[in-house]
Amino acid sequence: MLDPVLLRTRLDEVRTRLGTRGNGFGGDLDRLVELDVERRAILPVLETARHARKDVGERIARARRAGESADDLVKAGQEHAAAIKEQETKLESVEAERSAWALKLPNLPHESVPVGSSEADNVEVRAHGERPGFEFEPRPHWEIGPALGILDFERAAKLAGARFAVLTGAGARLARALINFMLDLHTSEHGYTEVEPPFLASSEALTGTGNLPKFEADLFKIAGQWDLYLIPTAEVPLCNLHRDEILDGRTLPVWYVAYTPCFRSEAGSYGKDVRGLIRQHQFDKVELVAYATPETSWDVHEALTRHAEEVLKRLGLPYRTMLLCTGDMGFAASKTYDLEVWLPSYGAYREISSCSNTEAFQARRGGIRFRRDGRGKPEHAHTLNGSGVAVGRALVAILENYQQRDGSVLIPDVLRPYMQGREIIEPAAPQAKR
RNA sequence: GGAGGGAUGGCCGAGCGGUCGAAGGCGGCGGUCUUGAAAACCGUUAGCGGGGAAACUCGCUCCUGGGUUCGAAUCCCAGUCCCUCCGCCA
Repeated sequence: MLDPVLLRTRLDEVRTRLGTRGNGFGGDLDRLVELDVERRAILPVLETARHARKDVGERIARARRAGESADDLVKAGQEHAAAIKEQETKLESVEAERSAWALKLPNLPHESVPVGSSEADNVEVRAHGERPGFEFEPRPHWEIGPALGILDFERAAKLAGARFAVLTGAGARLARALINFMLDLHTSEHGYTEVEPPFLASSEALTGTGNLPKFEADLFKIAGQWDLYLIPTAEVPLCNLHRDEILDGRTLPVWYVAYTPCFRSEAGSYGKDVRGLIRQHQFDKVELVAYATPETSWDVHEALTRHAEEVLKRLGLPYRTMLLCTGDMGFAASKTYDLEVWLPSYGAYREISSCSNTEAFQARRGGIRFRRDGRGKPEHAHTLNGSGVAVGRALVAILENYQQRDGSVLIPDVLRPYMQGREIIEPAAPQAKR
């Protein structure tokens, strides 16, 4: 949600800055402002009427105590009550429409974000690592994995359909190794507090992060009389941890890390990344979330991005850090860095992490505030999130970047302690074939 | 799944439908006393939104949302969450 004061006082600037966003905001800004004006016109009238009612009520009480008749006063009270009802009804409908619009407005891009219309306008900030030079034709992970007997799409289809995968043996172990490696790195070296949240979230929680009301189609909703959805990312539970709370500013920033599975309907992505693990309905992710004061949030953003990068560095995966342009940013983000890992099968870098500062956008929706020095007026906190990193895509990157001519895959050094010292994944002895 | 009990300020806890935004206690803050501290005593202490330079003032807020009423912390309905017992269960 945008700052309503900004909308009131600097409408043209807001309009211009929102206009640089990709899919636009699809809302009528003028209507929103109009509704805000209407709302603020109704309020004084309503409050005056309420005051009058209260006053009459007190006089009735006094009259009754004195044993006098209060019939006239009761009559006046009835009139006030009717007037209040009328104003309340008006306010309710105006407010309903106003907040519906307000919740669909995306965040304002930060000044440092390059204006652009698509990912082609994103800016490379830095790159790290050497792309592997193969002396053979590298294969894509959807061939490497099944050949090693650690990745199975066909059996997954029996269980749940397309866009699901089964990991077995060293594959499952590798995923678990990645999760543990990332959690260990972030908790013991980067100072994050580990969280294991629910994997389902309420509509209220999803509204706080900005997934609802606009992007319901991207979510899996639980059937029946449940107001619950499968989480599309641990950002949702982590950013709602302190919803409707007032934090002590002296404790900020606070850092959380969680491993969770993530669930996405991938509506509208038919024909995109249909092969392999890149785009699945369910995938594992280690997520980083921070709560910060407005003065520190940009430093925190840089730090959080570096924390995600550190994962790729230690895994020895070549990556680059991209500053997303206005047209390619997500709904809630004010500024986003994407980390892109090199995938030989695509001959390209693919997103493996996305690190955003939403400033007060989510905090305003979710009522996340803090008090400086634990005292004074509450202010909205800033929230930040980033993948640290996507497990499925990391696994893909390892299979493809560490593949050998004979089809085996080397295990990155940092993961070996998590793989019982194992250094390489080779085809398993033939097991029960289909 | 069944049967009960509960939700009030930072915390605990009282509250006949009528100056109740709410007794009392704890905690916090200020003070008296003291060389200093403790104890004791006195005073003070909810949040949010609007108006005002300020003193101050108006509205909302006793889990949430409806309802009854001139008037609701208090009565009615629905829901949420917590607790106890029974059943089931990793």
